[in-house]
Amino acid sequence: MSATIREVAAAAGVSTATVSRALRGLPYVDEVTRKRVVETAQRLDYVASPSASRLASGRTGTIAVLTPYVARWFFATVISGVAMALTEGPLDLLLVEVGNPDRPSTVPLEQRLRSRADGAVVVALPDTYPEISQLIEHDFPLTLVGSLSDRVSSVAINDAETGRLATQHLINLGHREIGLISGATSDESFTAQDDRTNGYHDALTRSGIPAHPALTAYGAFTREGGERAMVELLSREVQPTAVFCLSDEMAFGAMIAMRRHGLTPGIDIALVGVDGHPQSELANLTTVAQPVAEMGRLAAVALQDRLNNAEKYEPRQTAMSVELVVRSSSAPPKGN
Amino acid sequence: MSATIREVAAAAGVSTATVSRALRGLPYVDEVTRKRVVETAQRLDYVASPSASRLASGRTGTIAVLTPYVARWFFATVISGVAMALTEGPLDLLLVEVGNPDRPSTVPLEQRLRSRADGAVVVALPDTYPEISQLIEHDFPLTLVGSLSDRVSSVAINDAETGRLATQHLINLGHREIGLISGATSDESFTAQDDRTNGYHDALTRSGIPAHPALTAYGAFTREGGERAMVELLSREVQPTAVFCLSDEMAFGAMIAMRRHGLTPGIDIALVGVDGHPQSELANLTTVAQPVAEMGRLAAVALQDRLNNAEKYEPRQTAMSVELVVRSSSAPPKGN
DNA sequence: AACAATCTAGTAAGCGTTTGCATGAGGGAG
DNA sequence: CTCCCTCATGCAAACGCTTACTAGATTGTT
Repeated sequence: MSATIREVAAAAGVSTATVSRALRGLPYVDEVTRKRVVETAQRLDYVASPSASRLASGRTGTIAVLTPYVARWFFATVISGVAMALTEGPLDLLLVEVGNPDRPSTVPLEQRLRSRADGAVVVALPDTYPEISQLIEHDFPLTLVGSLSDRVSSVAINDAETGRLATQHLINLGHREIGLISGATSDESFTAQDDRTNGYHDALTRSGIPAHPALTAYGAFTREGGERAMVELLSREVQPTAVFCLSDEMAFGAMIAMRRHGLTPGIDIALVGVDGHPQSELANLTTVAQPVAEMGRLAAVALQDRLNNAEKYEPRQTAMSVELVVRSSSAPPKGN
Repeated sequence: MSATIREVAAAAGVSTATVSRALRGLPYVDEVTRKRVVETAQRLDYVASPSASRLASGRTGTIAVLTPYVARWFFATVISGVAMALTEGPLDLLLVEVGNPDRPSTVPLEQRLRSRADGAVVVALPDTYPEISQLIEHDFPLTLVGSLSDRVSSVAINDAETGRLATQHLINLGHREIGLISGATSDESFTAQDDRTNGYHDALTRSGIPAHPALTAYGAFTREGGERAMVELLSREVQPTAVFCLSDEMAFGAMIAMRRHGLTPGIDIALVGVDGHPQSELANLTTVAQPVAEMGRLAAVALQDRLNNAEKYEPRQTAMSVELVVRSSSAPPKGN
């Protein structure tokens, strides 16, 4: 099919070594020679075989994105951010599903990555997640997005602050019975959950509002989960006048549940979510928005940085700032 | 780092050739020997180097997903379907953005793929799209999802039928002034658009309803596009009592525009979308749902099929059936 | 003018597999 | 007992690059 480096070398009247150097822009190649080589390569439609150069150089020219899901908004958006950062370079993007409870993988992650990628961007998994932790110990270049780490570079929002912000907003509106809709009871594979919850409690405490356990309900971090959790909440003795949902998608589910019960968000119960999901506008959902795509992009940039600097590299935490977007799903409690 | 095949061979007391055969399950290896080799490999934590085997075998063990966008729901969902099909095998998934008007790529697609992937699943691009067409001509194994083709295998819904179905639904409700919200005026890189539009016209014709050009508005195939188009529509002389939006996301945009004008979907103007977007439930949007993830999965399976059968392979078109999901965004016109 | 430093380019040894070919060992058929 | 065929394995040549290392040619220094 494609021409080989030897043919280019022959056609250009140089050695393969020179072709290799010329085409990769390495020094010690006369500009005249380089030009001739480049032209010859172009004429022969030559492109270096990735497999061959990978084998010879030991570098794969690939970065992996490790993510539990690919279709959910947050994850898909991070991935697109990473893709954005890579379009400018020559790096390939390998997509790997990791940590999806519904689809456990048989092959150890490290094997799936070894000699397949030079590094990886990890989405929403903490550095304590077993397979991730293992990679870090083996010094596999990693960057996290969605959770912070002091072992590798990471970019995320301040989740505790986010929880505080959302809750404080509800408190400011005059709410006292503020519920919480969270993911699984305690999911170690997604720390944002605990942090946001802490922020919630923190805000309550600061305002001297006792946290009522009956105001917290757990579901999955999905629309369905939020729906179930809200149904649960509505069946309890104590009723919240406002609910903080740990993600917009869960808030959407909560909205569906409310509607089924004849309740209106912002009138019967105030709702706040987290994410800045594109649909939050149509749903009139108040949300704490985070710059998701940008976070993915930054993580990819940080990873490339790490790959280029090799030695003198320091893990860096990047905290993105969030923005409370107020919409009609959050309003003062009925009485007021 | 990892052990090499030579070390395994030495440790197991066989040649590298035997190790290679044994580990890949090839015939002509004694079961006893195979077992010994497998155990040795496991003990040494050996995994064949992808670069090396790719170079030697000429196969990359990778399939690419060619998509204009990665974060938009439809695309992300197709990708996850492909990923689903691949988790069972040893294939890698290479993500490549192609045909995104906002991010033109400098490197010719063929070069980006050559010796990088054994085949590709193309999302929502027709076989007439220049770069895709070129790949087909070069016999690069391809499978399309979202548009049909007789040159390569493809899986898609019947878009004309979809347009007809949606429009007929509105007609059945008693509407006569049925508007259309479409993407760009004529986007050759997304045939579904034209087909759905044809279905729309077809349904009108069959019912003897004259198609009024002033009832059609163009935007992008996005929420913002739908919003703009609806604003446009509302500013026209002739007003529709119902509007068929070529995608759910555009319908969401239309809803936002309507709300801003104090109009309610299903009451002032009926709305129907296409996709079965997860948010359509919350938005109460009537939609023609398509099994997107499944389509991605099938396309991946078809591609693997093609890769395994090499020779005797016939392009196959798979038409998925759609389902009209009626919600409150579509109701009879006011008068009735 | 002699010598060191810097460029430029070539030689060839890998990189770690896969695979065509050769070889030898069994085993059933004649 | 041969002869052939099948099975099991080894040998060694690719696969198409990258990259020490080497060496000659320039250029600069003193």
